[in-house]
Amino acid sequence: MDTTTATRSIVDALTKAIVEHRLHPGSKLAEQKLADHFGVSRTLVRQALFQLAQKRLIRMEPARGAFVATPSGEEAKQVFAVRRMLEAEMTRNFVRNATKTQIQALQEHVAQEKAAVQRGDVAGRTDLLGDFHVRMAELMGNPVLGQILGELISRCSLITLMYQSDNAAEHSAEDHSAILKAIVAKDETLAVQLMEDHLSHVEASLTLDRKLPNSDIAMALA
Amino acid sequence: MDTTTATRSIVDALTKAIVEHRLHPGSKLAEQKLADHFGVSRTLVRQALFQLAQKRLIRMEPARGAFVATPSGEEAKQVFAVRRMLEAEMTRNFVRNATKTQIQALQEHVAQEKAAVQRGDVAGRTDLLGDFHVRMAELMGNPVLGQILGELISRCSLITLMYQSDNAAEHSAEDHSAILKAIVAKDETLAVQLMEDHLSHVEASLTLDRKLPNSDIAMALA
DNA sequence: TCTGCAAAAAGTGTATACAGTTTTTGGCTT
DNA sequence: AAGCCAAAAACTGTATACACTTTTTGCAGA
Repeated sequence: MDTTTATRSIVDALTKAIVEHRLHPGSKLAEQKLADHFGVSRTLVRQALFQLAQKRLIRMEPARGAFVATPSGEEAKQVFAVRRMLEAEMTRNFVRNATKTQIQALQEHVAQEKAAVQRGDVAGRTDLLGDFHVRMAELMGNPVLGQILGELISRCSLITLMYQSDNAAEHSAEDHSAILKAIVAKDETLAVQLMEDHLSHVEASLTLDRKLPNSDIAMALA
Repeated sequence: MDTTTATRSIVDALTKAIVEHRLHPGSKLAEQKLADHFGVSRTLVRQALFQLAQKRLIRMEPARGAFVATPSGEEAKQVFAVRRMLEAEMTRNFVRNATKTQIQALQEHVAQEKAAVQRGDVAGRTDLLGDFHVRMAELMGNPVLGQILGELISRCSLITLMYQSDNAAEHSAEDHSAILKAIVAKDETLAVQLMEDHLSHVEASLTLDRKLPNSDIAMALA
């Protein structure tokens, strides 16, 4: 196993744990514990932590260690703003250029989403709902966009956990379905509008102006 | 000096060297040499290299080391596509919300650009031309956008070096000036259009379809 | 019982050591 | 002289060691 793969698998495992909410915002990520868990030295764990810090999923405090990130409401709004910029245009281009096969791929994806929602599979649902957007980016043949969007969506996963007020996110699958319908109908303006509304809707379902518990307190609860 | 700062300064120094074209695409970045140069151990250099790899300014090949990135024409087009998505919307928001002070800040920036162009300061000019876009993002109070855009612009710097066919980039300062004029006039549509044209113009001035020298050869030349 | 402080434990930050791989070197053959 | 192979050198990948910082523990005094 080459070095990139070893570090990569740690990054992936931690990303998954954070995005799936098995590691809560503010949790301490002690290097030696992670090293023991993954059966490697701290060296590789540190490499992984630095990468996660760059992706803003964790933050590192000098001499104090790594903690699962606790994005502020301010930051959350900015992330959503950037997503709207990117995804509105992405949707427009998708309507213009998507092939039948690509649309079909998205349709199957939405079907999976609905199935996950129906059987109450929260983890799977969250995963799929985010993937819808990444998938679209990838289908457009723009991996650069796909990667940026993927990172923004990971951050949204954390944000959603922290600021979620109701389970309005359950409607996302329906939103996706509506967007797709507009895409099939080649209604560019509507599809873009629905995508923007969808993102605004998700953002609005969060209480981003709630004052966060003091970081010291958050740490104490970890 | 805390650890983040040490690694950070190495990242910054290397980024600057790459963006300013003092390190050419394909160049080998040997860890020990860098370590000696910066007066630290390979540990810190490696951390820095991993961060640069994540920013796509270098690529790391297993067991072979780090090399200054050689982005493909495909990738270059994708980077420009994402920039257009982000910067069009950014410009629109800027026209709507910018304060007088912010506009003035941009005007001063453009003045600096013109000065750099006039005195033939190529390095400074390149720097400033990229900074114009980052500055705008920052002025909008969206650091998330600013960071993403900053990274895309760094990549563009590499791309420009690799695919530059003529020195059309010299007109960028004029483009910026025109955009700013539209902003001052609060002409939203025109400003957005000019920004899109500007980016398309820069992209068009590159010969992205040129077949790159084989990577093995590129390596041999390094 | 609660507070404060010092010693101990745990943890991070950097350097170094070492195993395994790749690249270079230098001579040998054709 | 050109090509090829083996030994040497250089380099990467991972683990470990150690200094220094932060956190915890445990005890003494009020």
